[in-house]
Amino acid sequence: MEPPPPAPQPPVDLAALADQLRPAVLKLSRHLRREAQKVGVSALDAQLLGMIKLSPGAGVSDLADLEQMSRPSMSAHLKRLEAAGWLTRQANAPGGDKRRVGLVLTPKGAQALLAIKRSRNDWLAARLAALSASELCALAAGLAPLGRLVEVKS
Amino acid sequence: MEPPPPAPQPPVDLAALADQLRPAVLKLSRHLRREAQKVGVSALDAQLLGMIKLSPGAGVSDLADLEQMSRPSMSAHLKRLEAAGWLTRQANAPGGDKRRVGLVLTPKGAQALLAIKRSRNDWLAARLAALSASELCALAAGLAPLGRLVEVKS
DNA sequence: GTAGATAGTTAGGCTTCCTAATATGTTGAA
DNA sequence: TTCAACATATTAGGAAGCCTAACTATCTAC
Repeated sequence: MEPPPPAPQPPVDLAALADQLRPAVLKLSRHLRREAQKVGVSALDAQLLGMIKLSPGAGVSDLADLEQMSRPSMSAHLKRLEAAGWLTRQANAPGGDKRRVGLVLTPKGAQALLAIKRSRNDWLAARLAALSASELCALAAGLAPLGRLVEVKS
Repeated sequence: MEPPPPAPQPPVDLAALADQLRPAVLKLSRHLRREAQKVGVSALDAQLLGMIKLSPGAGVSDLADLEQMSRPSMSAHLKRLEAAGWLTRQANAPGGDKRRVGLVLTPKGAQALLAIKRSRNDWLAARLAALSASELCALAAGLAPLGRLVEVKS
């Protein structure tokens, strides 16, 4: 008879959580951008290369959706990566859609990706190394829900 | 005699953790920026107002350090907030340093801050509301170490 | 075929952030 | 006291990243 209680637990103050999460994320992303600039390759670039490596032939829209970014923005990033010689636009697959571009890594791009990953002694990893094991566990555990926050809605 | 082992636990793959954290943070900050633009007040603005409210008389450098941002960047933000009529530069305190500016909220600024906080039914809180209680707990627990990542070194 | 959806690009603009240089004020040591 | 070194803040100029609107080319369905 009684309606289900809104939440079994005291419902965790969402606003407070948001107010803690927001500044941390903003500061962290500032740092990431700054560090990336020193290195010359942005975190996004590395990620895009990785994504293309994993699913070669992906299109601009696919990547834009995955990264939750506008198509023009993604297009510009890819243009830059192509100009760097790190990826190419594949001729359309047989029976293919002539509108689509099939993005694939060049050997140079694959090499660049490896180099980036190898030099992942970067700022973030260094900062992580300063945390205790239990802190790292907590962080790792919190990562899944964090990921869900930015999940693509199906 | 034996040297202390590098880590009692298998040392949590820092690189893997970083590779998970980075994209989540980047995506989230993109979302935050996009949403903030719709509303017209950036998350940083709100935060600055809050910081000034808590410690009136703070200087540009203080805030820049807290937010871990260059002084010119902070200066520009504050200029914008001042132009909006949300804060003023106090005349120097008695016996004060004439270089420093003492930042204080105007009544209008305090009001704006309240309005912003009240309308914290924003995107992030909404997204958080979609998580389960246990996910929220995990997220909340992970927040402390996340904060430590961007902590100011003393 | 032709209307509408889809893939991608171009054009133009905004925000946020940075470094380098400058103006002004403070302090300490010769 | 006077001047060099330092600190605070701003101005100037520029780069990165993102967006919307508008356009081209292609595809699908009627």
